[in-house]
Amino acid sequence: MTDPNPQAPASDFIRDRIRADLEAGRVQQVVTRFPPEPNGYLHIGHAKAITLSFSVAKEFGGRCNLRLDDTNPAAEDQEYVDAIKADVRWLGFEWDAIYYAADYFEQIYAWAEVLVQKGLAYVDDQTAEQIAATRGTLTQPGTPSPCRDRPSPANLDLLRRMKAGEFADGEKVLRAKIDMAHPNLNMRDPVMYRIRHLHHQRTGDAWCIYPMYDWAHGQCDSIEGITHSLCTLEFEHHRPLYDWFCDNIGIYRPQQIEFARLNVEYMLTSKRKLLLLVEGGHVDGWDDPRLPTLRGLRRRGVPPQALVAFCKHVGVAKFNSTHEIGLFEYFVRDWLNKHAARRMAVLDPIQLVIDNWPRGADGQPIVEMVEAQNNPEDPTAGARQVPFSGELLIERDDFMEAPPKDFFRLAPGREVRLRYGYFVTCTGVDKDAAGNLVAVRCSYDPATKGGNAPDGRKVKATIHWVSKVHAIDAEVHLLEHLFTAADPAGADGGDFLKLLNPNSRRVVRGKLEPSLGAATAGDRFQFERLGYFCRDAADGQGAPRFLRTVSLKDSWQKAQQKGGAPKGTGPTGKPAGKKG
RNA sequence: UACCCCGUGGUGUAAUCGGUAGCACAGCAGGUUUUGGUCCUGUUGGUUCCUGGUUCGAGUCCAGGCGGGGUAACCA
Repeated sequence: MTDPNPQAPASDFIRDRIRADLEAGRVQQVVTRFPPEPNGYLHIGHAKAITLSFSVAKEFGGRCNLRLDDTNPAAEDQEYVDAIKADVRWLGFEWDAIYYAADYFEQIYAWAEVLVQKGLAYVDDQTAEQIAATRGTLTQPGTPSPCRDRPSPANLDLLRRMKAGEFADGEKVLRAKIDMAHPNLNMRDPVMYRIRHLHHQRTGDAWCIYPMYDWAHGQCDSIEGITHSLCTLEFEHHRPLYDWFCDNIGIYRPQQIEFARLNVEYMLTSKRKLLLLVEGGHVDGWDDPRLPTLRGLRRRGVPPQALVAFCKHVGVAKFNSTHEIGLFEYFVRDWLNKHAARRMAVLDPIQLVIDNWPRGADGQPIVEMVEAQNNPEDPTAGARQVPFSGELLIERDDFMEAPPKDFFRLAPGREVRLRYGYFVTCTGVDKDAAGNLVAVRCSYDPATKGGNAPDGRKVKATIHWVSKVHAIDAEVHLLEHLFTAADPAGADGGDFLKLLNPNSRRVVRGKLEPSLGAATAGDRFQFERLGYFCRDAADGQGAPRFLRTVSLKDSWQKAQQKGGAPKGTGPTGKPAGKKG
């Protein structure tokens, strides 16, 4: 929906192939699946895989399953199963069926006996170390196990005893008998079953032998009638094995098609590295808003629609590419611009006093309500009332005592518009003994209520504000990239922990317009002229917390930086441009 | 130094049966604007990795190079 070219039918090598299969009658109905292992949380890379498999099925009138690939109880947990389901749904996808690899354990085992009986699998007594040592290397063939020619009946007996729990962990494995000299190492008698006396979150203690990925995945796909088994490039070398198992068991063989995984600048999408960040305490947890986990992105306020639009836009190919972070941000802003309600917030306040503003009998400035549109992009979003008075807070950045010629915000003698309020002209400044700016003094034009001058005169700038006495406090997190390098995994010898951005989260005390006090967790807003912010579920010290999802484009700051202005960012500033 | 995959403007990604390169983002320049946002318009970038070959014609086919990525868990 936010894809700039939604009409254009998606075209890529996978869809081309599916189309061809359909036209040739090789496939009646497309069936795909998303098969995560429940041993961690989903991240933006998974979002691409999910979007692909679910979209492809939908486009061709097919089905898509969610399958939990739970063949290794040592690493998996029910908590992850629940999280995965929630995250897929958050993205907006619904599976036609949900399956678990563990539910196929009985069938998979039966097929193992078939292979043993056909003389295509054998029980190996060697240790893991011995098996690794005899596998050979990338350039040298492996050497056969002494058990390789064990007769089929003996193998069958041993396999049954393995299953019955007669052996200890690691004592024996079942191996496929293929080719120890095969150039593809995966074909050098791969392990099919290993012994693990472990409790499985789904099958309990029913099993003590668990199938390896290769000895399960293809059969799971086959059982479910998957037509196109889409996976990432690193599984390319596994395809011959995938095919070999299906063919030698004699079952339907789905076609595995590999595509390049998603890479985005400044983001890490490796379970292992993400785990290091979380367990090392470098981030607050799996839902830290600076993480590219789906939970982190959600907490940060990234709309799932934007994420999906991004995933669709990047397309699918076999080329290992890295997308600019700017493209991701474009889709986030694009959706938020149309859907997020506008509010005013001042993150680095300086006082603005209107000297000619009327005062009441008590001597205090009177309060007037002004009407503000909730979203100029969406007339149906309505309007709200915002309290305006003679003592306001404005952004420190919006005033300069000695402005350069291209600065057209507030400055001595200058007139600007206070958004939805009045035109004000700066008449002077107040400073403390040390010479620090304390307040900007202005006079206002009563005829410009709402922000329009009856005489038609123009101002060059509109600035946002909040009423000093009405503003509510907030803890605002200005989030930037977690890393200082676009490719944290590849730069600096791969030690990405050295590349953590010390400014990835700057916490400031902001002043918000009163209506924001009613915001609840997950609510997204555009703080006018600043960026998009999301109300966090957790709160700061007694004040609501808002996280910056992404800043607004800022051509003023960009021009400043280009003009050789001091680098870095001010308290309300946006992230500095890309390094090198 | 084995095997597999890949190589189109800054970044990605398109281009029906081979007919002379499109789109998005980014960049630049204008316009509009009660957000220096949005929106609109225009525009700069590509010897389609190289070299040969087939062909009237190749980004698309062939051969050979070069470059990049992947692969040696009883992980997935």
